[in-house]
Amino acid sequence: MTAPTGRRERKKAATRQKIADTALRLFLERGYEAVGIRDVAAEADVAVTTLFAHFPSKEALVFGQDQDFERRLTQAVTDRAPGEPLIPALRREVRALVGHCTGEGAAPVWRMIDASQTLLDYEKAMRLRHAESLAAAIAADLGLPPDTTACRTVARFVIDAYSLAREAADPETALDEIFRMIEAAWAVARPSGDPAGTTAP
Amino acid sequence: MTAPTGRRERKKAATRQKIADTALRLFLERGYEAVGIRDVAAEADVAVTTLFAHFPSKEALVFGQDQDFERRLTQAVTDRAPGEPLIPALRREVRALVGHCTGEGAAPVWRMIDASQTLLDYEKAMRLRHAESLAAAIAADLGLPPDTTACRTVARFVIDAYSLAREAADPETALDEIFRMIEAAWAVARPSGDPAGTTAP
DNA sequence: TTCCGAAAAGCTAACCGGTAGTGTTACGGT
DNA sequence: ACCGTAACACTACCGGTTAGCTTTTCGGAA
Repeated sequence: MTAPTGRRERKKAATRQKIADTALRLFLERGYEAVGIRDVAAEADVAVTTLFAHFPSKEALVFGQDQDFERRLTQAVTDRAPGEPLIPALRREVRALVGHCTGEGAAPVWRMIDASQTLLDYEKAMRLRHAESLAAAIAADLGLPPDTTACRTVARFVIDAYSLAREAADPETALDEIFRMIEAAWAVARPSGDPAGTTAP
Repeated sequence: MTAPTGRRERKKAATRQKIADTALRLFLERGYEAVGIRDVAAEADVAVTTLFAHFPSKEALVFGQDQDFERRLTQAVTDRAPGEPLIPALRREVRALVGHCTGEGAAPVWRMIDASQTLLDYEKAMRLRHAESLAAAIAADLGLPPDTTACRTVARFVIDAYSLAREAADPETALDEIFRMIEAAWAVARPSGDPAGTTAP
């Protein structure tokens, strides 16, 4: 059990990948709601229980590969250049994340997601969970208790920015406007001191 | 079909009320997850299909009576005293709504809700839908197109304020802080002109 | 008053996402 | 060579939700 580096892990990863790929293909072909779990399992040639051993829910088949989001946001806080102000760093990362969705070959997937209320709700709930991590990261970065109101608030606002920009007709402009608002909100929220510049370039 | 004013309507309302009351009682007695739809239907002496004719989902049995929320927020915008600035009006209403949850005899219900991830997720999704109505009301009040970014953004922020304050240890203080942030955000967001004062008393 | 149409409520039977319980296989480490 | 365990499979089941169809109940026109 010390270093399980071998065929077993590869097989497991392969099964997981096959399930995810099959699911996404079927969902795109026939629509998310029109495809049942049993369809996916059969097409991927695994048992239903196996599918649920890899993914906790049907929705996770779509969003499962997306642990990045949370990590990238928290890293945007923790790994930013020393002395760089917080909000612009987040702004840059959110811009990248939004661009990653709206552009590229991801369009059909997002069209599918936008067509399913179930998936949209799941995504929003997920993002709210991400907001809690982000709030914790921000609080830690400032040496504050993790449930500080200002940090939790600004984290929510940042998640809102992502969500709203993704829906906007012109994501870039929307993002600019929303982050101007967040910047102002953060400026008056700062609990104590001014450790890292309030103004944006 | 011209003026259906009679016993039929009363009976329907009574059935709905009986279902809601029964459901809430059972949920409080045994816990939300521990009570099945079939239990509620049997105890209310109606068929399962009848139950679903009145409520679109199990969660709606808990939140169904809560159309107020949306209405009160939008009315806080539309019915405010002429010349009264927007944000303080919303602040007052949100404060009242939060107080309505944290205080009063509503405590057991909210303890039940907080104990169920399903209900919490449902509530958040519902609030996000409310944010859209609020955004529309704000935009209309300012004579702007309903999908204006600034309006949608501030509406989200207001919903966040409600949500965060409800979770906070000290809701009053949290609300003060969050609304200071919203006030600042709104001040820099205003698209064109200044039809109704930026500053709060 | 009587009868008709429609709304409300009911019953049956299922669908679908998800889980429990119980093996069975195949791999990794000893 | 062998044992422990992780991955997978199979069956049966649960709980929320819906479809299809019948029965009851009321409102209003004839």
